[in-house]
Formats: sequence, structure tokens, C-alpha cells
Amino acid sequence: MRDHTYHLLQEHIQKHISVTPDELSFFLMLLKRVTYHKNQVLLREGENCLNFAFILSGCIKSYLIDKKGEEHILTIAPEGWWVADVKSFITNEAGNLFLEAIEPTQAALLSRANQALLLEKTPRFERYFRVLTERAFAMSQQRILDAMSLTASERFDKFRLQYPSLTNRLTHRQIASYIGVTPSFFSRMLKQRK
Amino acid sequence: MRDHTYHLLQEHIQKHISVTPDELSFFLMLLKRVTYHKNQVLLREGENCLNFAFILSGCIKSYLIDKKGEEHILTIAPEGWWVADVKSFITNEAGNLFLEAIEPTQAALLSRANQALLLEKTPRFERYFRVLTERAFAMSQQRILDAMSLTASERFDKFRLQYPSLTNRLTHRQIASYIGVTPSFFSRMLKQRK
DNA sequence: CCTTGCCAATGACATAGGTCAATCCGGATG
DNA sequence: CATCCGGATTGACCTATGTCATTGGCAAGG
Repeated sequence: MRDHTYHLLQEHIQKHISVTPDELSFFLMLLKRVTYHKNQVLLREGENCLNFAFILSGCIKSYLIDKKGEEHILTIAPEGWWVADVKSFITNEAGNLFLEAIEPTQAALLSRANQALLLEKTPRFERYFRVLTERAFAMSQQRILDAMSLTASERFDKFRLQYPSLTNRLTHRQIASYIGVTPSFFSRMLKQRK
Repeated sequence: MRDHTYHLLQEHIQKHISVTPDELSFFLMLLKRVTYHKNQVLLREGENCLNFAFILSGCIKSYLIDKKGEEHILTIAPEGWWVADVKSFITNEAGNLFLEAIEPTQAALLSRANQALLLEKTPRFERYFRVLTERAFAMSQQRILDAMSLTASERFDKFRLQYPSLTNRLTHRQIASYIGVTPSFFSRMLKQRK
């Protein structure tokens, strides 16, 4: 428990709430450390999402496959982000998302049961998850507005501003999917931007 | 404090957490009751959103006006829903949304300061807001996926399923804006559906 | 070092949905 | 009542983005 493997997560927590060392170790004790290889699928459509994952290194995408078989990326989570099929996680029902590592990835998993335990024993963490979710919600709402009011090219501009480091780590297909266009159109769009 | 004006809100709270009568009254005491007439604008772009509003009766919309002057509805909040410019509320910065009553509306306002007070004195409410936000977040994510993977007509089908009562209360323009199409296209779409 | 396979680019063509203007209508207001 | 105004509909036309198929490149694995 004294190693620094969870450095990134500790930082993340302390940025949001103040906790005692005991509370912190209790949290860390509830986690399960996992490794995924590139292209490993962590969760499939129709499965119940049992864990929230904090990414320590690497990158995970969450996506939907529509009835035409097309993939639509909902979330891209590099190190320092939490990711899950949130709807499934909170409702305890089967979800419709896939989770997949797009790089070799290390993560810390917090199971639904352990989260419940954590929140019961250490209600201070309620605030951590509330604030986290509020931020995620605000960003999600902004994305809805962007989808309705901006062109694909403008959405790409915002993407690059918001996630400059991701722009190089992801393939064009992935960025295209995230901003909501096809790879062919994305490619044409890039050319047109000179 | 003993009147039943906040019946709907009390119910809403008790559906999510268990609170003592004292905690409940403390919450209710922090609220400010307001009335809005139809078309009244509660918040404009560029303003700091100081309150969360719980709708007791009537209906509020939140929307963005894009650079072409077009309105895009983000949220429709009838009685029983909380509404705010969440990003502005949580960051304490100027927002980009408008809030406007689309019916004569009664609401209970919880200011940022009072929410902070509430959460400090009665941490039990952290859970209430966490759960609320989680649900809202999950719905918001679903809407992003719908925008990416469904046609306008399919989005309308989902809208009617999800909000059957709203379908009649709103104008076609409003529904069109919410599902992300223009009024003319919405009208044509309806005709085509036979 | 040669497959194999996915990604990127691109041409030809298709379409969902947007734009703009005209008309009609019903409810609100003086 | 008469007026006014915004919503709904619709026609003609437009465009952003999708579809599909082809080609070339580059990276991983046997």
C-alpha cells in the first residue's frame, strides 16, 4: 500500500477533496489493478458493467455499434480519467457499450460493490464522485450542443484545443468517430482545410 | 414550512435518500420560491448561473443561440425536474445558455451558496446530488449516441417514448430543436411518416 | 521477408437534412 | 373586432456529409 503505483489517482482525489491517509488507503485497498493489451475488449454490449476504471496509463475507448454495424465512439479515456458504461454501472443492468483498450493499458478497477462500501464507510467520497460526475455531465452537455450547432470542421477544432495530446495518439478513424463523421469525410475535410 | 407546496420536491428527495424531518426542513428553508410567466427569460448567455431550479409546475427550456442566431434546445424541464446551466453553476463562470419559461412556471431555487451550506451541514445530500447527476449524465451520454447513430425520425420515436406527455405540451419547433433538426424538416418528416 | 490486414486517401455518386420564401392559421392583444 | 405575430406547412433548390469501391502504404506476425 506504500508504493506509488496509484500516484496519479491519489493526485486526482486530492485535487477534489481532502482525505486523511487512512481514508485514502482504504480507498486504494478497494481497487483491483489490471493490465490490458492493445485491442483487448473489457466489456461488450449486453453485459453488465461491474466496474469503474481509473486509467493509470494507456487509453480506453467506449463505443456503440449501431444496427448497421458502425462504431460510434462515446468516450476516449487516457491516463487520469475514469471510464465505464455509466448507465449500466448505475442501473445495474445490461449496457449497450463496448469498452476497449486502444493502447496497452494499466487501470485500477473499483467495483460497484466496493464503491458502495467506500461511500458507506467514507461518505466524504460522495463529494468526490459528485464533483467528478458534475464535470463529466457539463462536458457531455457541451458535446450535445456542439453536435447541434457546429460543423464537423469546427468540432475538430474544438477537439484539438481540448485534447491536444490525444490528437496525435489517435488514428484519424477514431477522431472522426468521436466527432461524429465518417473516415472518408474526415479525410476530405482535412484536405479542404489546406 | 408546514405547507405542502414542496410536495413534489419532498417526494423527489425521499425517492433517492432517506432524510430526517429536520434535514428536510433545513433543505426547504434554503429554497426560494419563484414564479415565472410564459416566455420569461430567467438567465441569458454570458450570465453566471447562480441557482439550480426545481420545477414545481410549468416548464423551462435551456438553449444555446449559435452564431447564425439559431436556437438549439439542450434541456426541457417540466415539473419534477431540476434545471440550470450546470457548467456555469459548477464552475462559477459565465455560461452560454439561456433559460426560459415556456409555460407559466413555479420553481424552487437553490443558490450555489445555499447548496454549499446544505452539503456542509447535511452531507447526506451529497448523495442526492450525486445520484441525480449520475442519472442526468447517463441520459446525456445516450443523447450523444442517439445523435450519432439514429436518423431524425428515430430520434423522434425515442423522444415520444421517453416523454409522452411532453409531446403534446411542446410546439413542433421545440421538439424539432430538441432532436436537432429544423422546423421545416421536422414538418416534412412528420408527413412522410404517413 | 513475405503475407495479411487495417488505415488513409480519393473519385463518383447518393441522400438526409438545411435554406429561403410564400402562404395559411389561430391565439393573444389593443 | 381588427390587428399582429409566431407557429406550421410546403415548394424549389442547396449542401454537408454519407456510401462504396479502389488504391497505396505501413505495421505486425509467422
